[in-house]
Amino acid sequence: MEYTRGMESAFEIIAEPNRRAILSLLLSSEQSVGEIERQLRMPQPTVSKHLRVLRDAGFVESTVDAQRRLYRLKPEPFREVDTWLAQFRRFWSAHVDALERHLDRMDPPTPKKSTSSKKKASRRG
Amino acid sequence: MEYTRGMESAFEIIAEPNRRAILSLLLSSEQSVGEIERQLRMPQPTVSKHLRVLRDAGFVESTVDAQRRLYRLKPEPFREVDTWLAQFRRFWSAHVDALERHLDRMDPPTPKKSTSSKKKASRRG
DNA sequence: GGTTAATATGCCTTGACAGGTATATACGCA
DNA sequence: TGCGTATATACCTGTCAAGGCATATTAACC
Repeated sequence: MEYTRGMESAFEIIAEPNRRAILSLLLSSEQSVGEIERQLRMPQPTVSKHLRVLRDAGFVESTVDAQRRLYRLKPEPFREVDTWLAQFRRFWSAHVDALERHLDRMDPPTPKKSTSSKKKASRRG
Repeated sequence: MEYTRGMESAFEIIAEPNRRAILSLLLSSEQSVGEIERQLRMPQPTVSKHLRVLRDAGFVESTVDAQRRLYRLKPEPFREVDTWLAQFRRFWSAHVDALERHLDRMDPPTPKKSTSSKKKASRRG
């Protein structure tokens, strides 16, 4: 066994693109190492190593199925990230509003003379 | 001038703890380099370098105030992170529910032989 | 123009991490 | 027991980023 790595923050874990890919893949359902390997076209040791990191960080857990190991997501670390992100949400939604007001002012109201009624709804869907 | 770094993903940017600290600090209001330096007790070049990375990644912008530069947050990259995280939100809130049901089942109904009535309400309430 | 304050940048060193390849371990089965 | 499959781990190596320190830049003010 190795010496235990120092509890890396969830942020460092998801900084790695391949790990994000693995996590997204596990979103559909639990997967074996081999399935991940094939779908993401990564060498098997690479997959195993990333899974190890993900497991140590609590992003995934595994169960044994014969020679296979099935990996599935665990929610906690995602919440940690989300919690941090939450502080900024207030800030950036304020900016969305400002942007929308700005766009509304810019908005070409279908080339007619009518400055037309306040378009309010249905920006971006 | 240096050669431009290759557009690192927002995830790599926020992987660095000092950068997260700077971002959180800027949440209250815009700050000069010196103010950040003092509040976070970092050497000035360290602060400047992190701010450079943050600016290149679009997390902050700056304006000039005499010899000072005032840095403030920009929302876009946060949304990028949030968008990625969103896929998992459905998943982890499902788990909150599952956990709660689980705990309800586990709940020691005050040690009696009775398998006793299903306690339902007031978990974490 | 010289001096001081505020900030940016360059250079260097160091450590961490990801990938590659080989190998070990564990399981199932004949 | 021996073999094939599935997965984990060890070792090596290249790369890259962060920090320390010195220095360049820019502005204000005398």
